[in-house]
Amino acid sequence: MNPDAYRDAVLELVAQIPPGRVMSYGAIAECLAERSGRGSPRLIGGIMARCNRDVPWHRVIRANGRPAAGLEERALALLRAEGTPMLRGRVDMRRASWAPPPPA
DNA sequence: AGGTTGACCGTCA
DNA sequence: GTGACGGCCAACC
Repeated sequence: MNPDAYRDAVLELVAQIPPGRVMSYGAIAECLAERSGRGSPRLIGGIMARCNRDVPWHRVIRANGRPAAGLEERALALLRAEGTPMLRGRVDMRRASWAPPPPA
């Protein structure tokens, strides 16, 4: 899988995250690692940082339940607006964490 | 070509 | 709860 396709796969996956749910960078990395052999949270972060497209970027947050560094304000507003489960000012990962449906 | 940086993560103290 | 370290992989000097 070439890097281009990988980037697309990441964006595609992000686009599938339903409102009110989130995915951590690491979760995305692991999920794609299974199919592409590649994956690291940093890589996802890098891709997201450069590819500002029509994707719900705010649904991709850190593993500790806080939104991406520097985007906390904007992301938090969007997350709150779509009813993402929060807990003590952070996203409640236990409830909000989402994973793609298994391939049929 | 080599070093640094980044929308990061898990582990250990 | 916090802080330090190593690992990660592409982009960017």
